[in-house]
Amino acid sequence: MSYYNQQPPLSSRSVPEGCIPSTRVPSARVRTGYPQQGYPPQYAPQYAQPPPQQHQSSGGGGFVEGWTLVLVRLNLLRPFLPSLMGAPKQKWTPEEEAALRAGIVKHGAGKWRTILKDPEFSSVLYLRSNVDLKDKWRNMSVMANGWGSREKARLALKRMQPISKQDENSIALSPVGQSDEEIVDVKPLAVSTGSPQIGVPKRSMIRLDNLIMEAINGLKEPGGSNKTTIATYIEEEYWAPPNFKRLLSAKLKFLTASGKLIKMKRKYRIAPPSELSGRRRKPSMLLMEGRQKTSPKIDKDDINVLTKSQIDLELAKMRSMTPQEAAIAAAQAVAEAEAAIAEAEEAAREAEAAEADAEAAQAFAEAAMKTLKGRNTPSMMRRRWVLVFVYSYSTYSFSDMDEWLSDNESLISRIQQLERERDALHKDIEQLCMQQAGPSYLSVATRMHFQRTAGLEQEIENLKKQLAACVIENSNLQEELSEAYRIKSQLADLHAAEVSKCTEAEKQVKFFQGCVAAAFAERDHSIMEAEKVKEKEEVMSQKLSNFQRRVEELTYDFLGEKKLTDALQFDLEEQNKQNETLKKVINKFYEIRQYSVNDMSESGSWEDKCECLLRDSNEMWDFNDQGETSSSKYISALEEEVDALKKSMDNLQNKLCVGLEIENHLKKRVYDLEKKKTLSEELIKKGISGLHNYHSQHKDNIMNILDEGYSHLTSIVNAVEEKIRQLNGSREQSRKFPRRDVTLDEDDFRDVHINMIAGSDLINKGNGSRLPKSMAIASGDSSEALAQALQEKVATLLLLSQQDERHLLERNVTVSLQKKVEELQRSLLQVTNEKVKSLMELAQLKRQYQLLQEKTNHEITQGKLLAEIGEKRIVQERDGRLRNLMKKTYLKRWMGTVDSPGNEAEAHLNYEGNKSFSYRMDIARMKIENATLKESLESMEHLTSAICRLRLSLLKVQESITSGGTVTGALEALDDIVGEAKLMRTAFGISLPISWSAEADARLSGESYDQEITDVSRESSSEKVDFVSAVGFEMVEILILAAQVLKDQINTRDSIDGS
DNA sequence: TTAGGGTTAGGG
DNA sequence: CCCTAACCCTAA
Repeated sequence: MSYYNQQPPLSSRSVPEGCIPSTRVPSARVRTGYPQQGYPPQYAPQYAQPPPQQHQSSGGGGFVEGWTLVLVRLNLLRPFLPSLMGAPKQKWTPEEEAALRAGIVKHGAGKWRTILKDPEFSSVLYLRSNVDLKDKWRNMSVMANGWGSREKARLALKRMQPISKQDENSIALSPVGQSDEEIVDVKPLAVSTGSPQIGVPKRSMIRLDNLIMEAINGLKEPGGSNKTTIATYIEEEYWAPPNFKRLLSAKLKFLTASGKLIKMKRKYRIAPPSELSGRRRKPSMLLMEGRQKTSPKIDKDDINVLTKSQIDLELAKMRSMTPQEAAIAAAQAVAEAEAAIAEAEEAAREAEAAEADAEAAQAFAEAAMKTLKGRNTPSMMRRRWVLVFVYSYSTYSFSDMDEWLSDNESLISRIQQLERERDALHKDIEQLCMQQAGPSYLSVATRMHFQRTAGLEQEIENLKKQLAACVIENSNLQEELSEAYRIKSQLADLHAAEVSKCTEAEKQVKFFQGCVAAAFAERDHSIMEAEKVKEKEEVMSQKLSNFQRRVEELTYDFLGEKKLTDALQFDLEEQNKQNETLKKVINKFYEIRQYSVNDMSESGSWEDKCECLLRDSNEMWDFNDQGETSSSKYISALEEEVDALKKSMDNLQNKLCVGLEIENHLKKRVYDLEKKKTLSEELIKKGISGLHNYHSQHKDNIMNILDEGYSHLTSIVNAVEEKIRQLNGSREQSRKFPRRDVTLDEDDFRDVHINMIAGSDLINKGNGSRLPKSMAIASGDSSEALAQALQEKVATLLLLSQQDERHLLERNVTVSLQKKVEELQRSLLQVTNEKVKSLMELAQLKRQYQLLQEKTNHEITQGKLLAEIGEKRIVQERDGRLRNLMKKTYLKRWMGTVDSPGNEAEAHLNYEGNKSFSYRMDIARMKIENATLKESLESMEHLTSAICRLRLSLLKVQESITSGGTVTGALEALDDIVGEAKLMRTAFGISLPISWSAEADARLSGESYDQEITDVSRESSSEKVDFVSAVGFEMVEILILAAQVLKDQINTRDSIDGS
């Protein structure tokens, strides 16, 4: 507030009230074409120095250009600017710059990508790349540090120029311009040291400097600290304004330029103080020493250097100086003044910067005002944000304004000082000129002096103008400040309200937090309870399941009990029924008893009746005879049946024995057949080997014969050739034909030979047909020896062929024999299989018979026990049924031949057992056996009849002999006997040697084997013939012999009688 | 992706 | 012609 109060006197020439700061913005925009960008108008006059090159262009086309750029910015003109090389320059709008600043404040310089991606700024900076941001910031920082590139360029240029100039002009006059070489060198140092500390309490600057130093010292980074790090450090330590970065960068630039800091690769570090002070003091010290002895006060930094006494002192010195020295000193003083003016410029620039900040603050204040005006709108959040932002910014602007005010004050004081100095200088120079200089020099000096004073006056005027503008601005700013204060108070109210609301909200939040905590606790509690309930539920469910199981078991038991009770009830009913029947029976018995006893007295009670019946003796209950006889009859019938069954069993056993015998016989036959097979195989092998030998022998013979024939033929040919040679002279022409014939014969022979080797039946025929021809042809001319040899050869060939044929036949025989052996083996296998089957059947029959026996026994016992009359009838009925069944079956015929009991047993078995197919087959086989037995019996009968006839004939012979009948009759009888005996013998030979079973087997196996069997039997007759049959056979033969002997005797007797 | 240097359109 | 500011290129 103090600054606010101080300002009004200075702003006496202020602009009218209506000209609010915002109105100046368009003016700037008009001037530069880029709103809020250009330098303030006060800046331009300051640069009245040689190459001002300031933006003084008329603002005529600025609007058009701005509009086109806006259109370009809006991407509307892009389609119409395709032919531009590279990207057309898109000027940065103030909005973009503001966004960039805000982004840098938010994220820091260098985080261009993050700034660009930040949704807060991307809406504004969507046309820019991160590189664009970087470049823009670079430009902005270059601009903001006060020492623009232009300044640098100018300095560089000036540095280059003066050196050459100095070389040219040794005289250090150069009075025209203020661009003295030495001045240039000295000025920054003097200014930097002197001006800020001459009576100008630049608190903020000092503070910022101190802060920067403190930051660099605190960071202690080797090689210096980065700007961003310094900024972050200061921001962390202290409160930083939004455009703090900008200020900091400007300050850093300034410090580096002044030499307090050294910039190394974008890093700042504190310059060594010795060098700084040395560099700073050296020129002045040297100067002073060069001129005078001592002037220690000049070295003072903190106090005003140029006080009145000092000036006087200097003037005194000057008086003692030579004109050249005086001139130099004057020039130096002028330079100092220049430096002071430059410092004033610097201060003015600072003030401008402050003004720019103030403008920005004003803009924000406007925005805040707008928002405050529209605060009735219910957007609390926006209001709050604006509030916070404006609050911070306004505070900063106030502090900045403070700085600005101090600058302004110093500026005024400096101007006054400069004016005084100028006056003093003026007087001094005049005096000097008057005293010491000649007229020529005086004129020059005065001219120079006047020029200098004029320049100084001009500068002072400029400064005054600037001051006036500053004052005007100051007034404006004060107004703004008052506005801002008002806003601030309003904002403070709002803030207080917000704070209160916040506190309320916090309270509410705390309350809610408490509520939430309670709710959480309740929830946990409920969860615990729920878990407990769940556990209980589980337990209950388990119990429930147990109960259910129990209930099921109980129901099951109940059902069982119910069934039992039902059964018991049923039994009870039955018992009751039985009881009733028993009662009835007892009643009946009692009645019968009473009847039999003839005791008509009736004892009434039931127990009495029972007692009576029990007391009765056994004799009382003997049944009459009729009943006894019937039962005995039944028993006897059963016994008879048992006997019959026994008989059938015996029969079956006999059959079994027979079957066993048959089996043995078959085994023997199998053995014999195997033996015969081995024998025949051996025989066949022997025959084959013999045939092989024979064949080889014959082959050798044939080969020998062929060799002989060949040699013979060669000899004959030789002889023929010799004969031909002998007859060569006489019969040449006629000799050709036989020769041809001979060759032909040879060919034929070769053919024949080849054919013989081929070995076939056709050879014989071919030979037979061809040989005579060749013989006939050959015999025409050649010798007879040839023919003979040929004939011999043919004969041998024939023999050979015959032998071959025989060999082949033998082979065929062996093959047939092998086949027969195989067939025999097959038959044997079949026979053994059938035997096994028959044995199995026998076993089955045995078992069934046993079963039958048991059943019969059971029946008998049953019959005995029950002793019922109806039983017999039932058995009879069963027998009848059995017979019917047997009649139905095809076994009837077979049954007829077999004995009746066995048949019955068989039928019974058949009835009892299942009517299986195998059983039927067995029965069929039995039938066949029976048929064979029948046949054997018939043959036996035939034999017996033959024996009877033989006996009759024998008796006849005996009668004829004893009776002394005719010899012829006896002979006839003997002939009969012999015939009969022969018949017998044949019969024996046919029938007896082969047993009936073997015959049956042979017939079963098939007719094809009959021949072999007969052969086998014929071969092995001595071994195979039955004992009885062999005896019979021998007896018959003896009989025949006897009969023949008798015949011979009779014949001899007749012949003797006859002779 | 950024920092730094260089280039160039555009304006004075 | 010079300067500024935007743009471009390249190394790290």
